[in-house]
Amino acid sequence: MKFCVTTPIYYVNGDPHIGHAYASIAADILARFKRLDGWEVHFCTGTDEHGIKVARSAEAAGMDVNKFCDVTSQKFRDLGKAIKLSNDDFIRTTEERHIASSRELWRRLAKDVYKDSYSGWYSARDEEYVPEEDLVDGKAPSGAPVEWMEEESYFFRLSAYQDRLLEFYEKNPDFIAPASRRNEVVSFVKSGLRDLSISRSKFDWGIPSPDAPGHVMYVWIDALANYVTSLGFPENIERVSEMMANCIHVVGKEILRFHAVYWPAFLMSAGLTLPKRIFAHGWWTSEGQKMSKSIGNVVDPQEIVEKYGLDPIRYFLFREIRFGEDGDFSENALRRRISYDLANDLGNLVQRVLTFVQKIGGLRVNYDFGADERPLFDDSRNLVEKLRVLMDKQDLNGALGEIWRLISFSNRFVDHMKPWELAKTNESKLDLVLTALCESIRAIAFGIAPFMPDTAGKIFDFMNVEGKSFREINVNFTNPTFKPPFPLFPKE
RNA sequence: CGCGGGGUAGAGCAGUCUGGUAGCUCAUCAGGCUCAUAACCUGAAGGUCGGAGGUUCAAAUCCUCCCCCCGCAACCA
Repeated sequence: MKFCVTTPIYYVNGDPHIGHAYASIAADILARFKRLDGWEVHFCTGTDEHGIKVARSAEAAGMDVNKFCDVTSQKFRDLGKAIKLSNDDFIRTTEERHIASSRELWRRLAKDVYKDSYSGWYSARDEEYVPEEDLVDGKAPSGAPVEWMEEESYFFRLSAYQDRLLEFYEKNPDFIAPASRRNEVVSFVKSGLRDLSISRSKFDWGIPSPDAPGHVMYVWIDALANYVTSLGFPENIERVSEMMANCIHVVGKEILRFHAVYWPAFLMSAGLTLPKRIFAHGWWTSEGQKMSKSIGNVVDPQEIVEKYGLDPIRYFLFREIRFGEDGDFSENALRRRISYDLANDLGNLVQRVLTFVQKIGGLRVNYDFGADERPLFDDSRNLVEKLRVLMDKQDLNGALGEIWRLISFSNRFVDHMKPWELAKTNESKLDLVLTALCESIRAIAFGIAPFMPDTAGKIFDFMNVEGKSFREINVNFTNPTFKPPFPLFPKE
């Protein structure tokens, strides 16, 4: 039972923002869920460091390019710490292992690679080709003059993979998610694929293409290869195959095409196993507007985590919208979620039940459930199975909805059973009710653990539960000693 | 006529295939209850279902036309 999940490797050209944190946390949640469910997991993230833009940024900053990459890559590593990523690997495309892996991948593409020339409108000032339709009055969008250029380039025979790709999408309808994105990709491929220029000779900040002096690899070959590098390519092919077969690439919608079209074609050509799914997530606006530096509404993940705490942010990002769609990040909405969902529903449930257990001197376990307690107990024990189905579809929003159904049911159960009255009138009934509630709280803690590891940890600690595996849910409590709880999401 | 998705209560969405009193979650208001960071129960307010026409006893749902929004449209990480 092997499972692999990846984030995009982040381009070191800019600083981390909430979008990076979002993709990373999504992958982290999937990874943590699978680990709790007993799978061997490989969760990888990292930074993409080659390409003309990085070289130029380094120059603009007056820094050596290697040094520049060290500094910016570290920012993403720091972000990972701040949002408690449980990644097993952090890859940098400038690492030796990756350079070797990319070059080997290139060699394996050989039968589909040929040398030709690439031509187009080139802006010397911007150092890039400008697509014909982007020209403004015969100039680059930046206003720079363009000239018709031709340069030698290696090409990948992408056109040869059109039918194979379409057949693959047909046979694997869930390869691209969400479904709306799949349609975009399929219609893109159907419209006809052109061969892909995969080398550059105008700059040298890249991985040298094997057997092609003066050429470095097109950054996307280099970047995509990170996924197999991290799994041990080319030395450990067996592991690469096993992991890729059950691998989810979490990507932003803006880079879906590279992952859903080019990457499978490269893998087919190289004779490697294709990933199980490409999941394209949506984008966040901020307070109803597109995030932009000039408006000043770019959400800095570390700042917002410091202000509201990590778990509330991790919760909000996946509760507020369906994973795969766009959403709006607003502090009002965030505060509402914290107050209503976290403090009032979850926090209060744990508090009212565990405080009560303390008050009567500890839980006296009784599992002889009757018709009153049975439904709650069954829902608690069945929660993980329901979550499994949803998590396999990366329906993170649905999973949280399912957990909150159990929270809400538990709160209703307390209100109906009135344990404070049972304490005076019917102690054995009270024991049944509290046992059922402790069962549900434990199940809820496991359910939220992938999303809010710290909060789950606190509940596990209150209840002296290890919290390492979903299997613990199926073990009956045996007159446990609990610790006095404290509010999980205190209000001012 | 490039391809695709969508316009339903303050917000987010379901319902459209297989016509029949317009629904869910959250938010709002009133009353009840109170073990708790409170929750729960009961009731209420709020929509000409993008627009116009048509079919039908009956249309959010079928047909026609129109308006608006949003993706994708290749070497951009």
